[in-house]
Amino acid sequence: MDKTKIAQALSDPIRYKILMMLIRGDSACCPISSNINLDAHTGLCNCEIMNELGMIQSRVSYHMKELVETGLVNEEPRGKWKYYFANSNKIADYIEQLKQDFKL
Amino acid sequence: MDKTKIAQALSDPIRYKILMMLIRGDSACCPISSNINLDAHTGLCNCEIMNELGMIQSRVSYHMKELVETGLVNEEPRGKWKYYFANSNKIADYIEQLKQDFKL
DNA sequence: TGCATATATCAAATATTTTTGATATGATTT
DNA sequence: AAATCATATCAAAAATATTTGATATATGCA
Repeated sequence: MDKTKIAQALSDPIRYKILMMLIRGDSACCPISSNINLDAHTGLCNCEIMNELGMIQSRVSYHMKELVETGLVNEEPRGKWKYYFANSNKIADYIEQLKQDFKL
Repeated sequence: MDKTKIAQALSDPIRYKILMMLIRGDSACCPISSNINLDAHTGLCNCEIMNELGMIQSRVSYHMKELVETGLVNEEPRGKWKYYFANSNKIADYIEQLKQDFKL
């Protein structure tokens, strides 16, 4: 696990907000509007994040890529959308690492 | 507590190394050579960090300032040296915050 | 006081990250 | 197949962070 890479991901306020959105697990906008089955209601797609944070598409894309690369977020394409899920295990691992490193 | 600021501090490999040095609590070089009393042997001064990491003085100064500003490190001037100590409470608080935010 | 040592600060140079707009890719619908 | 929608990628611009060398400040010592 790359500790400093994860810290870097967590250091951007926008990425932190996105992570909080994913943790909250608001129901996604897209499956509703397009009648995809209900279990799609976990995770969020790009457009949801764009709307909520008022960001343009490529900016969201950039940040999601950063998050996915650290493993803090998993992605899953569904139809023409892409869904994102917070990976709690990764964060838990990171916390454990911090505890060890800082002797806590 | 500024979560993203702390993450930012933890995101630089050099600062992370410095924190590890402070946690390890190697005895400082300066008090020994200059016969300051023994309880000075906790914490590290700039020169110790310079030597160990092979960095020039202003660079160390910059990173120490960053660390102190987040509260992850406390400083204490002693004579013409400045000693630095890892602030474990701050890190513990940050970990607690992460746990809460990520529902862990 | 004057000199040496330790650290701080500053401005310029570099490097890295983030944002943007344009365009490309890929899936869905008609 | 063509049009549409969602996302990815790219290159340039903008913003931030880091490094460096020079100089300043502050302390202790001869």
